[in-house]
Amino acid sequence: MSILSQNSEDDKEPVVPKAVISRLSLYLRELQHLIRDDQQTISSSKLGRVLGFTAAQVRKDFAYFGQFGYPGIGYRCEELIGQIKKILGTDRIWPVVLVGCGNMGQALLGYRGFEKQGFHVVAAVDVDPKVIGKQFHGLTVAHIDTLSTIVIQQNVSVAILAVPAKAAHEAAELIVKSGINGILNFAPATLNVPKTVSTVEVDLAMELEQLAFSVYQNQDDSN
Amino acid sequence: MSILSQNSEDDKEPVVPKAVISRLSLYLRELQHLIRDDQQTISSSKLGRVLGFTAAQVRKDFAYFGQFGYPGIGYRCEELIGQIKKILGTDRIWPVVLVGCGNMGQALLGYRGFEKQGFHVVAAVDVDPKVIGKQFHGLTVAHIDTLSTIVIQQNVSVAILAVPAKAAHEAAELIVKSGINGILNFAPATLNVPKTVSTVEVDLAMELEQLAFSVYQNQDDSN
DNA sequence: GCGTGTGAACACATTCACAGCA
DNA sequence: TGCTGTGAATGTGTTCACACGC
Repeated sequence: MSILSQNSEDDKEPVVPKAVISRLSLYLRELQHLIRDDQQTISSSKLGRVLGFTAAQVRKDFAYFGQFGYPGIGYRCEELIGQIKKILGTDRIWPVVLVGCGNMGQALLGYRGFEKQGFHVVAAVDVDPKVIGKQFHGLTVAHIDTLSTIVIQQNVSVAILAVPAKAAHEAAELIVKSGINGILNFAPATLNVPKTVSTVEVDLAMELEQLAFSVYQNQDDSN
Repeated sequence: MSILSQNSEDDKEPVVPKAVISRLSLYLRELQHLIRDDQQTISSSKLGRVLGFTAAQVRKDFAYFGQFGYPGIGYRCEELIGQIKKILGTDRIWPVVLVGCGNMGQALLGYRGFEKQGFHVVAAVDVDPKVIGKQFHGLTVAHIDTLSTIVIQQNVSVAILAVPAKAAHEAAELIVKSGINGILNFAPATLNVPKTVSTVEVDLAMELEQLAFSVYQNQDDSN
């Protein structure tokens, strides 16, 4: 049964706002930094201050999933990290396949941050004969036709899509057919995939636009 | 005066939800695709269907900024693109500086998508002597100490930060000192910058976590 | 008929304020 | 005293439903 609001007739579980889930990732990241600084516990107010949220919000966010805090003390970092990972489903390794090994794809292969959070890029595929067979950061690029085989053999459920916009729809279709059910989409195009497949969009130009707007507004604000 | 809710005592302008702004970028992208397919006009319902929003939401989003539609016809794509760019502030070229020319930074230098949306990367800086002086995609990497000069000479107001997490705070401080007022942050760390500086976070591992959760939930849903 | 613009109704998310525990 | 967990109140965002224009 889903944790998120589904209005499934008789679902009386507490409904978790979608925004809570993205904050969980943020809390997790911050807690991992705290642990590295040998901080054993943290209060909702301190954690909130660092991230720019209210203490009440921090407490409520965690309360959706159980009682993790200790009155008078706060939250134990190690314990909370474990709980958040369990909630997100990242308390295990997720095998990931990269689709598209151009400029961006190659950089993603070299990005160490994925592994740290429990994602393991097990294969990379492309259509371009110029990159197929080449090796990047220890992975040899395979032809996209081998995707289904890779997915089955390595039990992959998530793909990173890093192809040009023009190729995005076709690539997404192949990904869906291969049996994958999650796509992290770097291509600047809206994918049309079945409901059974989740997607998360990362459009770098869009992010810059949001920043531009924000800067633009800030300037106006200084009346 | 800001378009966004600021509760400035006597501000009686319509208050624009923050979420509207991110949808504007999405609309813009889609409209640009429509133009490429020679589509002159589009209705709120069709535009909504493609992007997964209701028709009412699409109409309301635009209505915050004026009356752009034509009853019985819909919205004229070209015209709407112009309006959205004006709202976002991307109806002009934004000079951008890249801070951090490692794996990720180099890929961002090669990313053509920025230019298409009105962003021009005019300079790249780093601290590592191994990359300083090298040329990537037509730009020679300069020392980060030259940042202030670059910012002033090229009138830069936005930086892309692509350094390792450990270096993020220090780099952010230098960026702020240089007079920049917007940071697109790829480093997996929460920046602590003055209110006058806007930031947008893109944490690739966090995005994958969100996807993992979503996939994980979807599986549960198929009771 | 088709399609926009918009007040009113509704749904969702955040903050307040306080009881209770260490 | 310090801090959590939580119902109630508030605030924000989305959808409905319909008047009006082409």
